[in-house]
Amino acid sequence: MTADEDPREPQLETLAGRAYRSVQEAITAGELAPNEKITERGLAERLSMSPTPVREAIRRLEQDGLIKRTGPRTVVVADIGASAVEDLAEVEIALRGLIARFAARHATPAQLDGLDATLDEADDLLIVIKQREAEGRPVVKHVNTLLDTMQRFNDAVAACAGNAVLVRLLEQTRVFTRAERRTRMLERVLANHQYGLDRYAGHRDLVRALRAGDSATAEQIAMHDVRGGLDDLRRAPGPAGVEPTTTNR
Amino acid sequence: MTADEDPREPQLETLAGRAYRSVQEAITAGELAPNEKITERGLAERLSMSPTPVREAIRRLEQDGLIKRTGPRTVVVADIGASAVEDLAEVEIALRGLIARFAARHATPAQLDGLDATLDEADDLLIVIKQREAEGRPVVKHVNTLLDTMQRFNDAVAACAGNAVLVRLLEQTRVFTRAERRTRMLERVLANHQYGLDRYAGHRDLVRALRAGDSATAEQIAMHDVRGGLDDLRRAPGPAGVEPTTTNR
DNA sequence: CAAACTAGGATGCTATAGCAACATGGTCAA
DNA sequence: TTGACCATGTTGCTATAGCATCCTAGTTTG
Repeated sequence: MTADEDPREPQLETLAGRAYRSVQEAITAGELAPNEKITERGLAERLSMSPTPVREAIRRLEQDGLIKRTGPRTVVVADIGASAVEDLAEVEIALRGLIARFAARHATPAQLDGLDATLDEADDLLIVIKQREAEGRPVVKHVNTLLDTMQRFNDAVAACAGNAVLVRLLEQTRVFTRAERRTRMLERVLANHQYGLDRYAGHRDLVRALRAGDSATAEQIAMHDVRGGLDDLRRAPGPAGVEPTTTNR
Repeated sequence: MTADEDPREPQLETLAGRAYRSVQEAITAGELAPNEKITERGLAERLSMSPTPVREAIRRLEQDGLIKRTGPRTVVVADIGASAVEDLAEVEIALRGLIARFAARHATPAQLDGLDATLDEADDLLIVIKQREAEGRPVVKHVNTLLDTMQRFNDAVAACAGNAVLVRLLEQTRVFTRAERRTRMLERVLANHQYGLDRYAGHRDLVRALRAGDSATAEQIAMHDVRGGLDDLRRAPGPAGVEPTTTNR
């Protein structure tokens, strides 16, 4: 539901943007069940705003694929089947490979230095986490920060690609898996944060390949990297036991 | 005002959809120059409708990347540089390869039969074109129909992938190059329609791979196919440096 | 008892009005 | 002459109202 009070910023963001983010979060968080009917006025009431910005948010989400139209007058939450999520993982792998390939060609030295700096931050965080864990203190918050740093790294790599469309495509793909992945990755890393170290090593190699302009190697590393992470997630005991994908044919 | 001057279709399509398509076409056709300022009310006047549906169209185009915001109150046509188009071609190649890979796994026999049927149509069209050309009669219209058929084939392959997100990604990629490609491909095929025959052969191989469920081969064929087409377009003798379409700014 | 029809409520779509913030051109001061 | 400041028109954003259409439930008929 995302606390709807934001007194710090009176109007820095449009209501439509807030509605878009709220509904998107509600869907990915499962608060709005798949196939649940959605109405402009209902959401407007729920978000305490007029139907106009809600309508805009609905159309954007529809373009994202999170909302589907079953009839001329009926809009429901899209049902992203488990098989689709499985497929999306493969799409994301390929997109990240593409991004790495482009980044190897277009990255500037400053950007590459930034990547290394981000990895240094991650390195420090890992040390802190290990220390705290050795002392038996909670590490959840730091692991979350680490995940944020990893995300920043990935975003920075995407920025290196210098192709806005490519970034947008990746973003649209991630919309479907973001929430679920986040929680499951958190569990995974908490259970065995050696995982984080492995990822980290791959990232260092990636930056090295980018710096050398070796697009083929960069692509391979990125794809292997993401694939490994997604495989881990797939094998992880999901909170909601999803049945194996049953595709047609 | 706006007396219903369109009695043929009272409300078969929403005004917002029409605005979206119109503005998109205007941008890709070059009628709206890059960095040209856009206003809701201006477009509304031009399209003879209220600003509300225009606003929706603008937001969708913004999400597509065809329209960019330079300030909180300023919206301009995005400037898609030539290098970006070059990059987009590579993105499209990869996406089509992905689609073929997915299609090899998910295509149903009925869908595959449909693909063959579409290729049969293309085959007939090619025969007609050769006949007409041998007789010295114009073939532009038939070549256009052939291109439509090819597009239908590609759309059908995308449908076989059974992944709506993937289709959407490809669609969004093609938005930037659709108009230009269409005209240049038409010139190319007209200059040497043996090109069409080559493509045709590749498509048959692709369907064969799909039917065999050979995802790796399907991906290779699709990528090679698209890459070849795009390379041809790149080498096309179009007026170097200037857009082939008349810049009626 | 079931299927089809119909009336009323509900819903999305469009138009219009108003508001707050921004862009622009002109004016004034240094 | 040039720079900043300011007033006014412009523009995007939101709210509200109305309409055509669709969905749903109740009724009727075979």
